Amino acid sequence: MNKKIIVRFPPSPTGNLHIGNIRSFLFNYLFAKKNNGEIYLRFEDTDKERSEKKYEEIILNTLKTLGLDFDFGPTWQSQRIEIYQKALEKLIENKNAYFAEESQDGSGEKVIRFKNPNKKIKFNDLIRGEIEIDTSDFGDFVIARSLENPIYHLTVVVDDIESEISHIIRGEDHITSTPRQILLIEALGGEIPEYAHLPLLVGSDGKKLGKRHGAVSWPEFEKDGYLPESLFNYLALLGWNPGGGEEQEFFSKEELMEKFSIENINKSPAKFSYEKLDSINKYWMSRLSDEDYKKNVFNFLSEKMLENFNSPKGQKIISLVLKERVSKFSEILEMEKAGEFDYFFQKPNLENIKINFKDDGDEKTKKILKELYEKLEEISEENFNAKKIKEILWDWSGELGRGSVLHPFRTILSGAEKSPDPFVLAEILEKEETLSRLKNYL
RNA sequence: GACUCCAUCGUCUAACGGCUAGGACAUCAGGUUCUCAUCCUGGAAAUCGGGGUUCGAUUCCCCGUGGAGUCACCA
Repeated sequence: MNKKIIVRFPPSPTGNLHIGNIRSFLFNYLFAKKNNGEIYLRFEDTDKERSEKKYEEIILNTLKTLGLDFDFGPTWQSQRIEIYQKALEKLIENKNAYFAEESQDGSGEKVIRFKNPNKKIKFNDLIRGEIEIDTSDFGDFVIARSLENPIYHLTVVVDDIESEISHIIRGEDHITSTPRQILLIEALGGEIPEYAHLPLLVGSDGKKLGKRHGAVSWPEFEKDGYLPESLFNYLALLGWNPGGGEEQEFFSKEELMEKFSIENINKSPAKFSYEKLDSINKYWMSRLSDEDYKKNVFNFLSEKMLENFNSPKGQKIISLVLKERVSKFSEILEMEKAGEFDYFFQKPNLENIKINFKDDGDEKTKKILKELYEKLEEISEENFNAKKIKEILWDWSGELGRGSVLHPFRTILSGAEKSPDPFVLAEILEKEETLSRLKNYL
């Protein structure tokens, strides 16, 4: 087994890649990287009706932004018609295929059918073990509409043989078509590769993932603010685990490349769930550098808010508020829309808002605020941070009843029922603005 | 319907045939806390059913049940 490992990823450009496809690519990719192999991209565009150039762009783009590179390709099956034609001629000459009844398309041409030897095909699946299927169930299946118009089973097999694919790693939905392809490989005198059929990715209804299951293609995940590393981490865990009782949950792409093995892929379909993805995404977001985090935040803010955020204050909001709250970047736009950033940039409107804590009277509150103001005033501008402010106010507010101090403090700064604690708010607003907001209520 | 694949907490999963079936997400309770979020502690929660094999089955075999996939001149 010192044959070079070569795997392939063969999308048909009839739509964008969905996460099932991406996971297939990922597994092929990881397997290739782990074993010093190569991965090959080819477009299966023999269906002229449905294939479109623009989808090729989109697919290529998706792979690029995800950082999933390939070693050779892409190639296009539509450009290799003569090669398939030769294969067809060879099959016909060897009586492995024949012209059959007229085509349905009204062209008057005859379709080409494979002469099925009607035998049982047994193959070893790296994930499932031995699988045996009686190919006589398929009959003499069609392999081309005409000599110039080959279809799937033929083109796949010809290409896989020619590019010396060693391992075919694909979805479980291809199990039943494997024996047909083996029949063709045998007829063409090719070498039979290893097969590994991945468990399917299913939606919450347990059915094969499709458009009806919500966000399924990368641009949608990107729009929701998920990171590529989160998607990889999550997708890899859907059907694979490091084995050996290891309980690691977070894997970088590099770690996956190192630890991946086909033996640890399991057989049953996995349901896609956003909850776990979110938690993984939050983790990878937290590992982002300030600069990268900021870049992402800026992609999601409205233009107006963007101006506000492009400041030291914005940076503070990111590190003090966003990082502990947000598990995908799109939530930032939601926060903006809900007005959760407004009070950082303009004084809140406190009409009709109760500043006093619970049953506290105006007198008491006013007195507290006055004292609070004085204490804050004594802190130097350089030291005006959450930690220091908390330190100075903590014991004092404890004596008075913390709510009596912190509630009015926080409410005056934010005008909001829910917000980060007043210490953080004060740090973000800085000394001058904090005092200025308090001043109105003394 | 035929053929094929699959079956552990709600979800993703771990467990050379051998401790009270482990972890993560979600959930619930408590703690920290003026609120929200974070954080900490704890709880509930699973081997589809029936037969074998075995001293011993989550694990191996058979049957059943359930779910899924494929049955195109799509890929």
